[in-house]
Amino acid sequence: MKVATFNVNGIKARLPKLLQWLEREQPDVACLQELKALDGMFPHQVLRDAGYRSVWRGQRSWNGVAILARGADLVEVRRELPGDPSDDHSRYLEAAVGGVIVACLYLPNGNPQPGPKFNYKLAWFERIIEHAAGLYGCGHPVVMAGDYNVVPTDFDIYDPRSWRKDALLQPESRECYQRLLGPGWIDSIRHLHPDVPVFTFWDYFRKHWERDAGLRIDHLLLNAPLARCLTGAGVDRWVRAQEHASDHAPAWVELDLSRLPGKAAARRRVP
DNA sequence: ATGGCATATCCTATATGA
Repeated sequence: MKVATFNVNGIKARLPKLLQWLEREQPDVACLQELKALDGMFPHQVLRDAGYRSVWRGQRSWNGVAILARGADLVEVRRELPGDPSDDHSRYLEAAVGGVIVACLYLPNGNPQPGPKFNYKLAWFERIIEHAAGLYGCGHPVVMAGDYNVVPTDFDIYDPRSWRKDALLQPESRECYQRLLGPGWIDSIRHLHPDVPVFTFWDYFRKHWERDAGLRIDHLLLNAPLARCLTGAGVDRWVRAQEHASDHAPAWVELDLSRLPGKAAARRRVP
């Protein structure tokens, strides 16, 4: 099973490129962020014609997340992150696909910092830390994928100097990300590629793509059952190289689900 | 401190992103 995450920066503006990527890379599951569209504008029929079922939660102008599944049923588990009923941002979706729990998240950017937006980011982080701790040991294979808006270490950016005051590099943001990983979540791309720079985002400004001046902010985290299945991880950089591209490129993992605990183990857990 | 670019909407202007 190939699971990908892609911040599309506008589903309407990006639809042709999204379809092209789906056709070429054939991910089994795709988590999308920054739809920037109302629910009614989500192109679910076009995606269905391309072979993908969808669950989505849109919002006018900003945010918005979706999970696509190729040729498989998709069961929505939840469409909001617990912990703050007053939070009306569309930033979280959770669904079950082929026995795997897929969480799709769009963590707040947090700029400028300090300020209310950064406080919202940290508060959102506390909520996902709490929820992810429960997901980690829930007994099912879980992948938590999305735009985390955190550069985990200085190795995950081309040059941290001009970004020191940015919310994505703040010690508080990084400390939250480490606490999120705490229960044992595997940061797939860094786990398989510990020694090479990997980027998933390149600013539109100042020829960042042309200079490969990128950041690694889109992550796919795996709990223990899925960590044993991890056989590959990478970034579809060709998507970012195109005209009219999102500022993010899709990141993905390849999972060999035959390595999941067998039915004997499952039977033992069920009375 | 600002701006560079892209996308959105209350679109000849403004908010947001990272």
